[in-house]
Parts: sequence; structure tokens; C-alpha cells
Amino acid sequence: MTTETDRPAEPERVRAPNIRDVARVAGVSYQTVSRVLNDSPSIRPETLQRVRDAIAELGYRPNQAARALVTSRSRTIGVLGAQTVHYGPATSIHAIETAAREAGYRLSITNISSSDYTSIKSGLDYLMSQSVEALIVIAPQVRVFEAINDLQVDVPYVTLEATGLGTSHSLWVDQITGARRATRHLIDLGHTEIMHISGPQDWIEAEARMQGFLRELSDADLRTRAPILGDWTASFGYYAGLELLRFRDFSAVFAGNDQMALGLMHACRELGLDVPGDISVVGFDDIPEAAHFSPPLTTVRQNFAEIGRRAIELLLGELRGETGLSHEPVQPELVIRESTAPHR
Amino acid sequence: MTTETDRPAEPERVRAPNIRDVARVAGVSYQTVSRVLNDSPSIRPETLQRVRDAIAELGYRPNQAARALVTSRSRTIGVLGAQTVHYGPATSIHAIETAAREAGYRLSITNISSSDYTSIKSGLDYLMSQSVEALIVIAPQVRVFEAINDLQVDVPYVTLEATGLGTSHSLWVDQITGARRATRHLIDLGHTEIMHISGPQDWIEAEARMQGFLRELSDADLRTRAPILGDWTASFGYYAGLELLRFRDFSAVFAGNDQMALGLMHACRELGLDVPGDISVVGFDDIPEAAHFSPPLTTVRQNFAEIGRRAIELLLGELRGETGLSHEPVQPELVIRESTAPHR
DNA sequence: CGAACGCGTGTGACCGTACACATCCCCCGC
DNA sequence: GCGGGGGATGTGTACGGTCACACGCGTTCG
Repeated sequence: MTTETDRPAEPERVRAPNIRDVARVAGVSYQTVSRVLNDSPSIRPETLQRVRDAIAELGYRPNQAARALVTSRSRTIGVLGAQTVHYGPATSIHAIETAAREAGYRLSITNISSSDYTSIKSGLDYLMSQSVEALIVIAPQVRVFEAINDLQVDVPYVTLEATGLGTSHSLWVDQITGARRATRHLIDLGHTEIMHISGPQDWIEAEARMQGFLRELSDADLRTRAPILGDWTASFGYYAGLELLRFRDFSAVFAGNDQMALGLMHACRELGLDVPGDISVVGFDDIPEAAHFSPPLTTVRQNFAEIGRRAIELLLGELRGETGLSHEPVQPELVIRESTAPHR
Repeated sequence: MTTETDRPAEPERVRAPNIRDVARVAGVSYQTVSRVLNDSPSIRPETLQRVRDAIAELGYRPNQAARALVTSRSRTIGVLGAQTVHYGPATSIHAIETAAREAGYRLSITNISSSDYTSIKSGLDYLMSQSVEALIVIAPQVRVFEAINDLQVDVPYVTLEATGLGTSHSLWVDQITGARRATRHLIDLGHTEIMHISGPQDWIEAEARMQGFLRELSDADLRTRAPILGDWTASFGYYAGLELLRFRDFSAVFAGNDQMALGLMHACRELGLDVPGDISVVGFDDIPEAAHFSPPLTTVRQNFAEIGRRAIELLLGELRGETGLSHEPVQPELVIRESTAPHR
């Protein structure tokens, strides 16, 4: 029957049904169908039903592109991310997605591969050409701000921000205080020689945590030493630990995140050192696994879900034209477990 | 000057520049601008430059919606995810994003909040209305297949699949073999009483790993016992461990993922049991932290990045009309560390 | 008893772009 | 000198919706 040749008239790809097809089947005008889609109040129940039936019969799906074109409302929020494999960003994005969905918005996510300017710009460019209605920047690189200015981003945006510079576009996650609390905890336990393994330099979070660490130390008149710049991974923590522990001129370590703390504790174990007996360790983030490390890790909990929700809240508020929205910082919380003990 | 009132003619929101604006500035027709955007070969270098300058001057950005509307090509691949906070899915998505970007595609991701049918359907519905050109399903729920059929998805799609049923739309990640290898390893070490802590029942991965476990056990004529159904979390592993270890009628545990293995080892530690001395533990996934657990975890490595790449490769091939693409399974690999030892 | 009004529905224009086709111009060869 | 061809550019139309407005109809009110 259906031979491969001799069938030039075969409809190559059946066009998806559109609003007029629905209208024809329902016996109404296309405008009425449009009204049904936008649930306009003034439609006779009977007509409504006819249109709904037609939609179901044809398997009609409104074309978002067409809709976005005419309304210039895409119902989409852009997310510029980087390293979203990490627990923190991944959790935030998840929370953002959930909050956005509940508000009838969807996400368009793009990651930047490297932290150079062109990469950021192209990511931002893409999002803007999607005509996103708002923008969330999770990419923690400092250069993002320049790019946003250069590209004349004219939609509301929020950057997750850790330094408390407090531009009106930032959701301040007070990592400085978090880091100070972690450091304070070690000081209160009697430690005077404290190391810090930081995250990568171009991450705002890493910078803020380091700041908090240094400030708390200097407030306590303790010797500050140059933090080690890591890459967030457990492996880095491990190798850094092996290196550092050759000297052992410290009794406590504040790691920039839980993974590096884990690696460090691994190194301690391998060198026959007890945590927290010989070395106290504090992490940052409170990833779900941290409570089950050996020993369970004292760390600083960040409420990533809250952060995501707040970001959406802020943006939606701005979209509705509200002003003076709360930019209250999200406060991290110290969770004391078993990886820290009094200095002996 | 600019008083609030008496300015009815003020343009409320400056319309973004379109190709006609660019054309006017460049002194050409809008069609020429369109040609520049789609880098058509027949454009005089001089004209090209003029248009480029105009684009830069106006800060013009092509409108994706309009473009998608007329070409019905969105250059977007839809991803239906669930629980994308987990390491596996998150890593896969990241790899997918990277591979897609290199091929000039972008991602539209939507997560389903629950595993019920309507939720899946609405997620799928959304993606289709975005006119995605292809679809990747990471949501591991079985019901997804029904939904895909019901909604007459007419674009190429791939589901990450673990059972080897081998529909033409699946990328088979051979978790059964992975689980068998893990189990075999324990058997080879002399263990005869082996427990399995599985993932949630409606996850295809969990099901496949359980299958592999049971088959290997029955091939070795060992006693099989009902696996425990967990939720992938370290906490579950911990509490399950506390419960199970009251009896200690087993000497080895195969956990459905690394997190549950971690929790389990925590429970062992707390009860004074040595891993691997008293209990051998194997995980699944090889998350980056697994090498630094206490003890470093023997586990089954899944190459999530490879999986993501392969998914995109498959889809792009199909979009180009290629057939007979390789559906070779992605093979997981056993990584032996220190959480397993011979039965004594 | 006709005007005013509200409800439910239909008509035209437009959103920004790509594609098919028409047009113009210049150069070449007979 | 003129027809033909091809490269560069311009003109109409379609894509699938929404919005402002117009319209017919029945009801209400002055």
C-alpha cells in the first residue's frame, strides 16, 4: 500500500492543530477559543464545553511561541547558573523551580561553561532573547554584574549574593555571619591556631566565607594565616589535608564546604589523627550526608530551599510592581555535631 | 521637566528593537538584516558591516519566540526530570546541557513534583507547548511511558532506562549488570548472607538494581531475602541500619546508592561494628565523596556524563534523520575500595 | 416605546521573523 | 548591442496567537 515512492502528495509532517482548527470543530470563532484558553469569564458554559471537547478531540496544545510573541510575556524566568552540579546551587534551583511552577512560571536554565566574560554574556544573551520576564543569577562570578550592565538587562533580576553589598538586585545570603559563627565556635572551644580551606577565588561565596573567617579571627586577636584556595571537592580537601598535616601547627580547620571537610577528615584518619580529638573540623552547607560522616560534621546550615523561594518571591513582587520588598538576609545557622571538641 | 502627569504620550515601555528598526538604521531592507542573522552567503561585506553596526548600536537581540513561531524550530530540547537534586540526575542534566549547547541547542527543564499521572502529563504538556524539538526523560517513573503515548509525543525522545527492555527510545544504562557485579563481588569474598537496601519502588533504577541483586544471588544458589525499600537518603540508610543490625543475621549489604551506604556505615560505627571487618558494604553511583568516606566505599561507578552525552547524540542523530543509531548500553564499573573484605 | 446597557461572540490588525519569489543591476559572451 | 545569467537586495505572505473594537441580541429603565 504505502510504497516509499509515488507519494508526493503525502503530508510530510501533519501540521499541529491551531486555534482555528479548534474553532471549526467546535463551531465557534477562533476568538472564542482564545477566550476559553485565557479563561475569560464571559463564556456560556455550553460553549465552553464544546470548545473543551474540541480541544481534547484534536489534542490541541497552545503554541507558546505565538503566545509569547504577541503578549511579550513568556511566563518564563531565566536562570543563569554555573557549576549547578554542586549541592547548593542544585538545591536552590530545585526550590526556584518549585516556587516558580506554583506561581505559573517556568524556568529556562543555562549554564556558563567558563567564567570568562564572553561566556557569561552569551548565556545572558540567550536568556534575554528567550524574552524571559525575570532573571536569577546563581553564577557566583563577580563579572556577571558587568555583563548585566553592559547588556542593558531591562527585566527584574536577582543575584544570590553573599557579601552584603546590598544592591537592590541582590538576595543577601549572609555567609559572612555564617563563617563568623563557625570560626567563633572554634575559638570558643579554645582553639587559637585555625586554618581555613577556602573555595575558588572567583566564587562570591568563597570570598564571603573567607572574609567572615578573617574578621572573626582578627576580632579575637588571633593569628591569621593565608587560607588555602581549594576547588570545593572532597579530593582537594584530602590532598590539602595530607599536605597541611605534615606540620600540624594548627588544631582546627574551617573548611569552605562540607565536601572539603570530608576530604580533610579522610586525610586525618589516614595519618592516624583523631577528629575531633586532635583536630577539630567545621564545614559549610550542611549537605544531607554531613550528619552521617565519621564523625558527624559540625557545619553551617544554609537553607537553600528558602533562598530559592525568596528569590522567586522577590522577582514576582517586582513584576507586580511592588516596591520596597524585603531584602532581609537569609541567615545561616551553626549545626554542632561531633567533629569539633575543646582544644586540649 | 518630566512631570508625572500631562504626559499621556510617554511610551510606557520602550519596545525592544526589531529587525525593521535595525534595517532602518543600517539603511537596508529588513530582509537583508534577516539574512545577516542567518548568515546567508550572499551579502556584500560592506552591507554586512553596516548591519552589524546597527545591531550593536541598537542593542538588538533576535526574538526567539518570533523565530520559533515561523520556523517551528525552537532549538530547544525538553527535559522532564524528577528529583534532580540527586547526584545522578543532576550530573546527567549537566552533561546534557553541555552537549546540547555545543550542538547549538538549549534546554527547557521541568520537574514533576509528584509521580502521579496528571503531574507527569502536565510537565510533558508544558514541554510540548514550548515546541521542543526533542525530549529527554530523566524522570524514572514507570508511568511516564503511558503519558508519552497518550499525549502523542511526535518528537524524538529518549528515556534513561535501566531494565534493558530496549524500546527504540531508550538509552540503556545497564544497571542490572552493575548490581550483579556488586553482588558477585560480595559473593566472591565469601559472603553468603547479603542484604539489599533498595531505592523507592517506582524508580526504574531501583527496580533494576534490585533485579540484578536477586538474579545474581539466585544464580549462586544463595538465600534471597526481601530487600528493604528506602528513599535514597543517608538518613534512611542510617535508621535502616540501626534496625537491621539488631539481628545481624547477615555479613554484607548492597545499598542501592552511596548515600544509603553512608548512612548504613554510620549505624555500624555507632553500634561498634567494623566496616569491613564485621560488615561489608557496597554502594552504587560512585559519587565524588564516596572515595573519602570512612572507610572509602566500594561502589559501582556510573558514568553520568557519558550518559548525558549519549542521550544528546542519539537525539541529534534522529533529528538529522539518521537511523540505526547505537543503543549500546552504558556499562557501570565496579570500583573496589575499602568497605568490603573477605567474610570471616 | 426607544435609548442605554450588558452579555456573548465575531472581525481586523498586529506581534517579529523566515521563506518564496520578484526585482534590480552588473558583467559576460556572442 | 543586446540577451542571459547570477549575485545582491527588496516585497508579499504566513506562522499562531491576543487585543481592541464592533456587533447582535435581550433586558431594563426613563
